[in-house]
This record gives sequence, C-alpha cells and structure tokens, in this order.
Amino acid sequence: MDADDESILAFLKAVSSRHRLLILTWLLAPRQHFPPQRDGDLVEDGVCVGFITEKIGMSQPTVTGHMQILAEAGLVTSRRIKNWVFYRPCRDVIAARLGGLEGLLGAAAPEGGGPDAQ
Amino acid sequence: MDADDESILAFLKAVSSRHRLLILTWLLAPRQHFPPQRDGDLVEDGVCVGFITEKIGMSQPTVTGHMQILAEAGLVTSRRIKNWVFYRPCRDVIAARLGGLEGLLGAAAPEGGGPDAQ
DNA sequence: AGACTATATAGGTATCTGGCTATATGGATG
DNA sequence: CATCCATATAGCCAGATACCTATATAGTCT
Repeated sequence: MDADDESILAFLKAVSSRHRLLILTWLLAPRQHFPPQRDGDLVEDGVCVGFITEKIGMSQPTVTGHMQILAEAGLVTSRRIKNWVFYRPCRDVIAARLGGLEGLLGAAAPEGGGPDAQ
Repeated sequence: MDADDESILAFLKAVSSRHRLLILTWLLAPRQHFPPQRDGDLVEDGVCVGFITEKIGMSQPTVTGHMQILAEAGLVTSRRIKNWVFYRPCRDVIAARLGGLEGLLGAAAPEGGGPDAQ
C-alpha cells in the first residue's frame, strides 16, 4: 500500500456511502438534477449546498459533512459566491482514482498474462 | 438507485476496507504473494484461508469474516478441498462492477457532451 | 471410531459512521 | 451599524464495523 493506494482508499471510502455516491452523480450531471441558480452556473460553479440539502432530504449540517468528506478525498471543490457555497466535481481526480482502481483490480490475467492465465 | 447501483454499492463497501482491498489484490495475483499449495492450485482453486491469515497477521475468524463480505458482494467464490477452503477472485464480476462504477462516475462531459461541456 | 486439522460461528468490546439539534461564522443587505 | 441568510462547527446519540477469544463444525487420516 503506497501513497497512491491511500488516495484510492480515500476515494473508495468517500463513495461507499449511498448518499455520497448519489450526491456525486448529481454533481456530475447537475442540469439533470437541479434547477438553474441565480448567482452561480450549475456546471461552471457547481451546486449550492441548499439545493443538495433540499433534494436529498437530510439536514443541512449532515450534507455539509458529506461534502467535506468528498472534498477531502479530492473529488469535489468548493467555491463561495455571495452567501452560497458551490460544490463542483473534480472530473480529472475522479477519472484518476477510477484508473488507479482499475490498475489494482482490473488485470484480466492473474499474473500479467504469463503461464498463470486460466 | 436501481438494483445495478445496489451491487455497485455492495462492491464499494466491500473494497473500501484497507484489509479487504489488500486481500483482493493478493488473490488477483496469488503467485506473487503466496507459496505453492499442496492440495489446490493458487490460480485455479484459489488461496486457502490459512495463508491469508498468516500473511495479513490477523486472527483467523477476522479473516473469515472479511472473506464472507467479499463473497457476499460476489467478488470471490470459495471451494473446499479436503480440510481447506480456497478463495478465488471472480474476475468477471470485478470487471463488471468497475465498469458499472465508470458508467456512474466516468462521464467526461457534464451532460453527455452537450452544450454544458466545460 | 477417535484424534486431529482447518474453517466457521458466537459473543463481546472499542471504535467509527451517520444522522440529528443547537449554535457560531462570515458575508450581504438595508 | 444592525439584521439576515447560507453554510460551517460543536456536541450528542444510535447503529454499524472491525477486531478479538472461545467454541462449534466438518472433513481427513490412522
């Protein structure tokens, strides 16, 4: 387990919660899930906490907590505009973690295609 | 969240544990991590619980518990030969879950490449 | 059959997780 | 400057998780 694996593990812990996985999929396709915002573009700036809170039907502090876990894993960034905080997905980081996970688990052959292949 | 997403979530919960992720990577490349076995081939039959227990340095019941979680997520299967139980990874299921996760998270563009793309 | 071996189950405990309410913070607005 | 608004933090509690030891189970071998 090197540092790379640690970030993959953080990614897995972040998205292994039903609610966080759901939120992340919403953020990745925000116009499909949220109405337009006055003071920030859904795609360019992200989705404000209030929208997420309302849609998921949990308390605002709980949602903030989930967003912090996603942020600490590097999967989203936040930006403040006026009174709102907008969370936007980090598509490159998400792609990198998916790629890293595939590198760990996705090998088709047991030992690199050698004589061990089934 | 449909049934497909549920299996992805089960996959994520199974591999979001450091120890289980480690074990799964060992099982995927067993000859790199374990010595040959007398009564079962590492690749064809899988790795016996005793080997995993010794290598990971935890109690045998704890390891059995981890293996059951991996098995319930469909990521490994078990086979008994004589007194040993061998666990082998289900490479097709693992690949399917990885693919499903990419389908959820891997879209490069926000809304399918439409005018929302950044 | 009886002893032995490897794994599974039961049961107990400490820690982690995920939710809540109440309150603080930091900007915006009048 | 005072108020208000959206979000963040603090603190609490219930349930889940991850480990352990002790014991049961199921199969092998003499």
